[in-house]
Amino acid sequence: MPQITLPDGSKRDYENPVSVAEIAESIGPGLAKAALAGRVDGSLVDTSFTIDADAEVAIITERDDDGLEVIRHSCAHLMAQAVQRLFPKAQVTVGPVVEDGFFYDFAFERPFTPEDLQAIEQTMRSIVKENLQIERSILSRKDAIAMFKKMGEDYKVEIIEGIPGDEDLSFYQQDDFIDLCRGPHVPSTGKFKAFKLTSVAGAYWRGNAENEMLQRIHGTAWGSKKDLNLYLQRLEEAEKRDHRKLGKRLDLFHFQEEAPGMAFWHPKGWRIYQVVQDYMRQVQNANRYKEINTPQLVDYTLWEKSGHASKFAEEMFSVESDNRMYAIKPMNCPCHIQVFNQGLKSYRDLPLRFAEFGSCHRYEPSGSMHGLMRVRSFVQDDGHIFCTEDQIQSEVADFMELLFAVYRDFGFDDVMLRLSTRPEKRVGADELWDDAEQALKDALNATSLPWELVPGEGAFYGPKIEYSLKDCMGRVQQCGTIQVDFFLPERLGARYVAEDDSRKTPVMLHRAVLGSFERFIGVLIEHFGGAMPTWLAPEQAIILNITDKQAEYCEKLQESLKNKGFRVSADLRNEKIGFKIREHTLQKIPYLLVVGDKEVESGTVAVRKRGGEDLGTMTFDDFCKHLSQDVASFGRTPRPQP
RNA sequence: GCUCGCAUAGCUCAGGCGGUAGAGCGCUUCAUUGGUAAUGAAGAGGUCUCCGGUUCAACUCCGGAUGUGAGCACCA
Repeated sequence: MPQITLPDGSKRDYENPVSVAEIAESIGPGLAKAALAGRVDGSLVDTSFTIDADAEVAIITERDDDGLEVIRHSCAHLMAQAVQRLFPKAQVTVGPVVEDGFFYDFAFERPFTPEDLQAIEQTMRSIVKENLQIERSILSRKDAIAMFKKMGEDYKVEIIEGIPGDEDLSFYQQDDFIDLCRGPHVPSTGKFKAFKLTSVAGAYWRGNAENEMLQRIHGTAWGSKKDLNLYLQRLEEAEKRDHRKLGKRLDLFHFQEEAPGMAFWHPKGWRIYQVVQDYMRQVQNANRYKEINTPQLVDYTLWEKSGHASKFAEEMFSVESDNRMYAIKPMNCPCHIQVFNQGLKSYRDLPLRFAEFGSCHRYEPSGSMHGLMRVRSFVQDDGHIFCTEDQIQSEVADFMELLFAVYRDFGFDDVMLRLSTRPEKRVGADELWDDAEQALKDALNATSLPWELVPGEGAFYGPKIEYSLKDCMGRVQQCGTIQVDFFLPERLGARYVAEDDSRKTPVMLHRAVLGSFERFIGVLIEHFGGAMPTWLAPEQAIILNITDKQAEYCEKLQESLKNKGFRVSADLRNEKIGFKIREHTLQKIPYLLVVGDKEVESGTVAVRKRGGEDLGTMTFDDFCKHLSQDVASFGRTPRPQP
């Protein structure tokens, strides 16, 4: 006689054990139809799940986040079924839910083509029409292995053999298609309303590049056609903000074959770069960093000493000259230690904070490059703090404060924190790792912000915290980092004189706020959709004359604004004002200053913002004040219209 | 690096069962001096990424290289 408590607190009594579907039915036929799964005492189950004791039950529909997960997971099965109908020789492997959709990996004798994708989608639709029941069953490991062996599903056999323990396994079957799965799943294939296959690409079996390559088909699935369309619109919006497209359209930078993965910065892009760099320089100075600069080419033996050559030889560019091998520096830290090593350092010198806008080159794998986001030539806002073990925690805390302030100035309020701990391949004793990891954990806990632990993802010389920004599209962009390093200073002979006159090795903290300027500017372009806040905009205002008559006045205004330190240009071409407005609006210049006879006469400008907002006519001085205030607010104001 | 696509004018893209190409925008010139998202006309502009092969003939078909896109792997 189970008593069921529903989410609204109401209770229902049933005579006999009752399934989730029956509960939904007893509440109403609409809900029964919409029911995709249930939540019984907090855990997700199929609608066929039978409840024989008192329980809290919620009916999951497409409107729940969990419902969407179930739809996507089931949709992966639906796709796998369609693939096997069309291509019986295709083997199924794994098909999980991912953000906004799902994928399924297949092993097949030939690659799937875009036409295949269409056919698969078509078949999926007809399976939906067939409205097949999806049924859960339990099999012993032995029987399951035997079944998949008989079906020729070698990967499934491998998966099951890899599952520890001896417990029974659950399976889901729709018609002749059966898959190993924890579930839950929707009750029948008629429940899918909106899905679309989006891409096919290679993916290694079990994510290991040593293994064979499977074919991964990605799809997206939603509770309604409307949601699907919203998602597709979101994709379009992201495409419009793509920094590679905007970089071209706004004339910021370009790439070409002769220098793969290395940006050619155009005047306007370089303007942004310079502003960002000047800003960081000022922040670093204010935070007691000492800026230095170190060589691009450094003898290969230094990289052998530092340990980088043995791990990253393939990813380093090198140059031979005069019978000597040099590496083009892939990072700055060994060079910073060389600067530290000049002259005898005392504990009184610590913490010693070096900063460098260090130009680095790395031979990134060709397939990993992506516009400005992943390049072979980049500049980091790099810094290394030499300190004692006692100073680690306060240095990390100070750094985090600096980092959050910088991110706020750039308009990012949502920062995600991750702690990566010791990897398998590493140097140094475990006790040192214990201390380093603990120091970072303490610093993280001191922030009261949530953070995520990523075991095994640390650098080979120490654990690290990574700081990721959430951009306006909700995408996560890793930028900042701080890494504790007990080993490199030791390897490269860094020493200081301690209070007791002994020689000690300093701890080194590697840290960057923006990461690489290239990447960070890519992130900024996409975050703002090219409409940079005024302090970052390559051109902050442009003066437009109505006719030739005002040209001289416009030039005077331009000169005057330039003298005040603003980035201003004038468009005095013989074009109609509407044409000029359109052109510079599309170039996303924050302020358009229109000057006709009226303005010349009264010493004013008519101000229009790039979003179309008309600020009206104001005196030149008032406009200067307005512009100054806008610049001084950095990116902390509401985000400008793209 | 791996799998599968893609590469045509400065840009965005059409195109052709193999007979050396076209649009819009931009650019140049001329006319127009016009008040808040495109004034009109004329003109110039291409080794169809590169290297091989097949063919009487290749931008088109085949092979390779390079770059690039999606995904995977990698990311000090």
